[in-house]
Amino acid sequence: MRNRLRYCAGVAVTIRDVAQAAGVHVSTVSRTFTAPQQVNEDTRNRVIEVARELGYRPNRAARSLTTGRTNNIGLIVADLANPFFSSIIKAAQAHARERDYHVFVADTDEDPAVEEELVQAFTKQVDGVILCSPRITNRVITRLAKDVPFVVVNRRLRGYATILMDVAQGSRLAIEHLRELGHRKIAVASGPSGSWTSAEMVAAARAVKGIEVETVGPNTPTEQGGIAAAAEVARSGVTAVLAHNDLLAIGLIEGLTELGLDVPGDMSVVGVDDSLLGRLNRPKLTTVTMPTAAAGRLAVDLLLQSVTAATTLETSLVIRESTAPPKGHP
Amino acid sequence: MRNRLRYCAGVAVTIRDVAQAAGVHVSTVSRTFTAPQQVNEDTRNRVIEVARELGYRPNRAARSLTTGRTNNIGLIVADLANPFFSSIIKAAQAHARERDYHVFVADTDEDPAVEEELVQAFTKQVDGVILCSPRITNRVITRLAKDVPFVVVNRRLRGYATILMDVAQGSRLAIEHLRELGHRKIAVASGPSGSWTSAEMVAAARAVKGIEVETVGPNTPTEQGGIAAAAEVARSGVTAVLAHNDLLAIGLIEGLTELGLDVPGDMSVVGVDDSLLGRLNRPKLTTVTMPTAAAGRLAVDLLLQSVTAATTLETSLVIRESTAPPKGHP
DNA sequence: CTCGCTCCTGCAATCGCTTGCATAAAGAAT
DNA sequence: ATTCTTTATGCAAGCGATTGCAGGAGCGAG
Repeated sequence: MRNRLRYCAGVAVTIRDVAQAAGVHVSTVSRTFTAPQQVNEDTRNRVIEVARELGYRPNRAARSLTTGRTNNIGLIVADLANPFFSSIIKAAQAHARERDYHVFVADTDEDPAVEEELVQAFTKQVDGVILCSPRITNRVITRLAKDVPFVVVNRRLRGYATILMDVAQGSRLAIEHLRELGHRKIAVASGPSGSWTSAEMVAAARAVKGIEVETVGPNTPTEQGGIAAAAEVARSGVTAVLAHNDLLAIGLIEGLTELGLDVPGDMSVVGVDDSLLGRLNRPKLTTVTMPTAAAGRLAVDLLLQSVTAATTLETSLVIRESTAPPKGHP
Repeated sequence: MRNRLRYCAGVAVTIRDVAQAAGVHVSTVSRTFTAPQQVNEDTRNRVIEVARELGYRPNRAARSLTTGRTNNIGLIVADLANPFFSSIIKAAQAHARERDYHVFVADTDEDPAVEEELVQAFTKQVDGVILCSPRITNRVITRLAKDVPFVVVNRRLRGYATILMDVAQGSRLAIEHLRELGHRKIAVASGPSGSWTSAEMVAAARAVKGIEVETVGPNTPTEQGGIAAAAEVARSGVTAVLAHNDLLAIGLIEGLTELGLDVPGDMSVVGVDDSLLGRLNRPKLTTVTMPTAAAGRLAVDLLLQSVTAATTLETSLVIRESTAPPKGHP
């Protein structure tokens, strides 16, 4: 074992250095890593050993220049701090890493203009983009899709790879649950305008017989948004409200409480996401679960296999403490 | 061949296409974007116009190959879903984007081995790495720092760019607050082993006169970790506990409640982070604020200017509902 | 009219790696 | 012994951009 150990600080170890040290041509080193079966076992082992000693790491920029692939995936969400998105991100990231891909995450701050800009910035830097609950229009997505492959989560878009969470199903369960409790008039507090999820929720709620549905919104899907919407919900004469997500639901509860209303005594509240927040909140939130981890993993798979498929994932209802029979109900 | 490797319907527009269409040499196009003052105004305008029409976007891989810079920053955190980290990430990302840098976020799942591996994976793909509340040892960081510039958040490391949050100061305020309420024996529920923040907290607590300090831990800094630690805290005969972060504090409250203890009646709980979670929790969490957004921005600045500086950011105490005088106290 | 200077622009090498093709060596088949 | 395979390696052409250097145009001064 010769002492060839030298982690030269700052000086990059290139494929050439390895080739020289191992006494082979650069192409052999290259193939050792990209097509190992083409290289003689002894040679391969020697190259690997030398590379390890020298601390060689392939330069991905150079690699992508020739292969045209970057081994990076872009992931765009409206708000990194929203547990709904962070759960998708975590799953996507772990899944991508197993496939030797990295994930660029970007946060649009709920701004469609920023969203479009970010997609453009990602083009050529990533092999594909996962767009979660987009705020931009389908028209814009279609245009952008010319430049980079897409997977869209929670937006219906014909002819593209999409992953939908069957929020209609979960919403239906939620509304039926409320109906069984005795509620007859409820509100749907929707999310940002253009949200497919919100539209689905409203449609699903309207489809349930024996229930009158008001809509309140659009709202910013944050705690603040919920607080702001509380007054309108209180005013609307409903006894229960289905919120676009857990954050909004929690804000609603906060706002309603400040208005002197008790949840669930005076008003039942149902969220969507099943996030940690909902579990921690008091009262614990009744909520529609969203298969975020599955969606994250699936999005990566669809992107890497470049399959154009429309997948729908199941949702369900978790009944906790924020729903109860309306006042004066037996 | 070249076109087979492209996914996009549209053919990639290169600097060469722009040069040809504008009737100039590629180098002129290049300079138009990287050194505009060197190019005649008319030529420059024409090139810019043609580039816009053709939809030209410089290939970052090619650019980094020659410049040696990637315009990417790596950001490593233990848990993306932890609001403490997501706040840092959001700030860093927004700040970096203004400087035409992108941020690669990676989640180590609290695993030091993954952390080290991720740093190595980032090397050569990014111009620098921001390491938040590392779980790896200083020795490992020092070794890795040979390969890529670092900024470390919440870890003291001589000779490197570090950003510390003065959690000792905040902890002191918290303990003094508890002492004034009448508590005499408290616990510090620490975070993961190797956490600088936890060490600071314990030291600061011990330094406060008139208070006896127990330590409980190490704990996983999550809600689950808090639930798990509740029994030991209850057993230890203290009347108050300072938790490593809000998540842990919330878990503790949950666990203590299940054990039949009232917070803050039987046990006061103080968190660290001032996250949304703490504000939403009932009782609302008394907590030490952490300057996460400032840290995120500063980390980017330090990295891009490659300054080796040790900065300490202030913290403070927010008193809410999870702390009260101990039982039987006047 | 020539020299020297400043501005622009073109030329060509280069970054680190991949990959089609050529070539060499070693058996296997004839 | 000759030819044909098979396997392993070397050679060299790029990928798309940047950048030091060289040279032409234009212009004022000598």
